[in-house]
Amino acid sequence: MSTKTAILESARTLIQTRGVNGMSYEDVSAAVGIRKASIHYHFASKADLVEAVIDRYAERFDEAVVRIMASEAPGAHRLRAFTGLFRQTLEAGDGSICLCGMLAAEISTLDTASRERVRGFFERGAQALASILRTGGEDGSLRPSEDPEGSGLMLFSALEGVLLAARIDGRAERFDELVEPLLDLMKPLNP
Amino acid sequence: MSTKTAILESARTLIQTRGVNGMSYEDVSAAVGIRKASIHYHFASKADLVEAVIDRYAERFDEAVVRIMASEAPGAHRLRAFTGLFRQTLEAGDGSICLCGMLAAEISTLDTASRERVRGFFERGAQALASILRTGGEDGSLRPSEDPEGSGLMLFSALEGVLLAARIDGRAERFDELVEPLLDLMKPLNP
DNA sequence: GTCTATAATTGGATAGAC
DNA sequence: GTCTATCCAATTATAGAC
Repeated sequence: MSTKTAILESARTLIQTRGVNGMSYEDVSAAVGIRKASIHYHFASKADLVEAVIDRYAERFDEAVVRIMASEAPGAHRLRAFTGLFRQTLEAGDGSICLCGMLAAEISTLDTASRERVRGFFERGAQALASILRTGGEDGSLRPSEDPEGSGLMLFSALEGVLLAARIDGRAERFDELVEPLLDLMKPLNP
Repeated sequence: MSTKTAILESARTLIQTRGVNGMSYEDVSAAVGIRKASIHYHFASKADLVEAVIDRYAERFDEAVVRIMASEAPGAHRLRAFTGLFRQTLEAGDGSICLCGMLAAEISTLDTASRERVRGFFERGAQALASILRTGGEDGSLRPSEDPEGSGLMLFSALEGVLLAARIDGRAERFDELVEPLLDLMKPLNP
């Protein structure tokens, strides 16, 4: 793994656990095993580093979403796969939450470029969920939604919140306990 | 308003908008109109200040919850009143989210005392919602819940997430658009 | 109770050697 | 590409005058 990649990975983990304002070049350099001045060679400013971290994270998340959307599975199955993406964050066991969930909390301290990326992350996630809700309503595996767009963003936000709450206790199983009542609500009315 | 109270209020707003790690004694002193050294007279350390801010916030929130619980209104009405508590946060218009939602994101950077307070805030909120779900199921105004405890914590977490997402766009109306699909799911199946 | 002054540390960032 | 050395600003915190 290149140094640049190692910096991105360490910075990502630090932001997901402590937040942007709880992460410093010192922390990153210690994790990577270089001096903090060396980070500036790869990323001129902290804002540049944060933007690159978001891009890398969002790219991988979006790829995982595309894989879910491309499957022929029923909506209910895709919905569970989608919630699995959030669960994975907790499975790292290092106290991570979703990168963009964390950045959404700190959004007023981000520059415009990063803000726009966080906004886009929520928007794309919500749209994917809206699409899942539509197919699930059609194939009968999910409760038909009057407003899939609205429900999609609601669900995405709810998952961010559930991840936040599940981490307080730290256990990944806690996430399951919280997601189950949410998924129950999405089940078809007359199964 | 005493200086001590002014410090608590300014610190609270700053944490709700920028996070603990995005808030400094300098910021607070500028908002209050005193020198930052003076803050130390009232709160020896930043951790002390944060703890006091949480206590003040939680006390008021819990009082509002008690008022909702004491009403004779049907469950559905109480549930909407409860979501209104979250909406109020956004209505300040200064980019605030729930104090403990913000602190839950930054939880790994808090000391044990503050962490425990945040955990308790979520727990009490979840229990209140569980109680609302139970009454709503009984009075027929809400969909009966198999697991009110689990659904209570799920709902509380979801509301924290919805608040986070609604702030990205900034408008309080955005919160309504996001909460509506959530409340729809809680409606009784055969109204 | 609030001030000035200052300590001690850490933050992000740059210059220049290797 | 990474290092040492350094800068400057900001951070939390303390001492002591008023």
